[in-house]
Amino acid sequence: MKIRDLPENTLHRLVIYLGVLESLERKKIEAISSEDLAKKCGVNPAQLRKDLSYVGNLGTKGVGYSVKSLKFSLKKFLGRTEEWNLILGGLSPLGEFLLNCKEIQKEGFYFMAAFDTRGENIGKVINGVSVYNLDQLTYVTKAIRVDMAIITSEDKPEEYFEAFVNQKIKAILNLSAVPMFVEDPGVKIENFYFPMALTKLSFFLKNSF
Amino acid sequence: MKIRDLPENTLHRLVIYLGVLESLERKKIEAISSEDLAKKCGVNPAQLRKDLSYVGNLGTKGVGYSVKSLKFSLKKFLGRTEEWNLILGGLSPLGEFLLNCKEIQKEGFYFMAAFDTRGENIGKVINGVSVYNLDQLTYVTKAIRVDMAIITSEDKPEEYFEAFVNQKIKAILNLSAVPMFVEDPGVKIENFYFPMALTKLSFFLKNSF
DNA sequence: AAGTGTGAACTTTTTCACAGCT
DNA sequence: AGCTGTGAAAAAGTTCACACTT
Repeated sequence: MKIRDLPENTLHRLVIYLGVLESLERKKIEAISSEDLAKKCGVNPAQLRKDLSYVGNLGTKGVGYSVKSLKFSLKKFLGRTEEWNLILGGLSPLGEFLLNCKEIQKEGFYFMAAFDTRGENIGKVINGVSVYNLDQLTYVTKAIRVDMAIITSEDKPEEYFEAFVNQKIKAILNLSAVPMFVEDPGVKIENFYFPMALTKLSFFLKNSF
Repeated sequence: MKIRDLPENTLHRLVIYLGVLESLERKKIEAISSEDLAKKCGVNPAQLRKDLSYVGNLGTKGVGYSVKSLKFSLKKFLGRTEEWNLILGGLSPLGEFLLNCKEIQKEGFYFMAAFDTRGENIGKVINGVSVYNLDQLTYVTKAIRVDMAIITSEDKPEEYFEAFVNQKIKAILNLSAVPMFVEDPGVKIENFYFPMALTKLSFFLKNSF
């Protein structure tokens, strides 16, 4: 099984399984069947087993899955036993929130630098992270390894996006109002914007009963 | 064409098209072809045209689409010409950020109340929104119309989830670490958690070249 | 001539159902 | 006996290609 052709939806579900397993672990649940786990994850049990089969033979026939070891296998598979260096683009309120966010750090994602283009923000230090001018990006990426970037700019998100892509950053979480994409399959973009998530809900409500 | 069987992926893409169209409008671009818009949205042009065909006949053959009128048609279709009442569950830093978030309000989503279970938070007013004890939920939902709930609790998100579902809230955006689902197709849940979005990126990086 | 809207072909994903292990 | 892992079948989603409109 080639890892590269993991379907996007399967990746999405694997991440969900991991989140649910971590919650089960906190509740001291030690073992679970595909049927029970699938129910908690809102999927069909066969779907869950097929998804897990991309990762390996993780269960015991006739028995089920160990919560702890399944969680670990998923974490490893998803690259979450490693630590990752982040940079932030745009010192908006959301950007400040993320720099102060304990959960992100606790999960092994570390902000190494933040960037802005407004003079009054340059030089600030937020939760130990320095804010640089965006035109210093090249300088900073030479000095430290940067794995991922998060765009939180409200006024000119495209400017940060372009700078990050040019700087050969291969993974970008874009939290601005403007969804962005690249042709290059060697670069991965995730787009998320709160009003867009709410829009899916508004469509649902508008068409309920 | 029955609106109810709009595929989930199509809904997701329609929301993206809307975001990109709004950005084009700000740039004063008045017209666009499916080919150009599709490129900006990271999809195949036929895909884009088929997605839009769920909404209606929105283009002009031989010409293309008017940005302004396509944007309006999408907004209407997605329920975004209406206003929606929100409540918040869990006064975490993320919850406070959202209560203060101008973009959400500007897009027609209004927080009517926030809930928490910790005494020291009850009675606070954040950006004009009062914080109530979760056990007052029934009382509040009797007094005002509640369309959607956003869960931002860090310690016991399930408690808020259960309360909201019991209170017959039909649309929930769950921003906690624990993904949640319901069997009932009359209830729509969106799950999003920052470390999970970053996990998709870490998987990608781990498996690059 | 140019570009939409869409049936038909194709591809991918999901679900079924059962062989096979514990 | 019970539950996983997985080919095969079914369903869903995507892309092609062209008729049709401006």
